[in-house]
Amino acid sequence: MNGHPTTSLDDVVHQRVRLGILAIAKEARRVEFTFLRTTLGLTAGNLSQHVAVLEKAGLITVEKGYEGRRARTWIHLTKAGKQALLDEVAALKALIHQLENPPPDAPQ
Amino acid sequence: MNGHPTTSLDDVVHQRVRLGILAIAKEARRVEFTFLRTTLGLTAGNLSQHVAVLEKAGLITVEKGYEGRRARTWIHLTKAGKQALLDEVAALKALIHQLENPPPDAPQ
DNA sequence: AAAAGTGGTTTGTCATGCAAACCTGTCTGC
DNA sequence: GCAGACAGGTTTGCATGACAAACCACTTTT
Repeated sequence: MNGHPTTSLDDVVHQRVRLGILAIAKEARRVEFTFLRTTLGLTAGNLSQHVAVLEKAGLITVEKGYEGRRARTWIHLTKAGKQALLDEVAALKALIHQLENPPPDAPQ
Repeated sequence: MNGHPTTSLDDVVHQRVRLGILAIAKEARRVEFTFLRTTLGLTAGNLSQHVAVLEKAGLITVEKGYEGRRARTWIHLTKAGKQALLDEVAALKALIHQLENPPPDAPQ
């Protein structure tokens, strides 16, 4: 908890696209790959890679199956993923707080 | 303002180290290179590169001079830099708000 | 005047982000 | 029933990015 608030940000989580994935995944038990793709405005290739990074980091799990005859991929947030998201939010809040409550030694 | 909050994040600003630089630079009229280096826990080479990115983006200016006989480099936040930081914070707040006030259709 | 320190920049390397190309299977028209 | 369009992703290729090591210029110490 020492140093600047930004030093406690995790590079895996603190990334525009992945932060979006985690945030959306938190809202429901599972999220469709395609929903993420359109909501975040990504190409499938790009999303596929970010999903792989998050899965490798243990922050999400990936479920493959069928909806009728159509192949589907669903994303689930893990416990670790939920915690990582909370940590990120805590760090961001600390940063925002510091920005909005500057220490009184700022010379203009 | 459509899409997910994360889609309005700027990749130049939304980066751990650069966010730290901008946040610190906002606190004072100018900041020493070395202060940034130690506060953010970076190597000089790494910081030098991030400073170059921010300068090229017009978010900071770089002042070189002497303090006594010692070479010094100072960083100043520009108007655009201040605005970019405000935009980032606004987007982060929107994200945090959404995470803490989930829409009521979440099926557990 | 050699050595150690200060203050950074440039270089080299590996990781990352991204879209194009590709692959597997499905539906539709003919 | 099979050619072509479509759905749903994955893999590949490339350009950029992040990082530390090596380096450069100058200063202070011994």
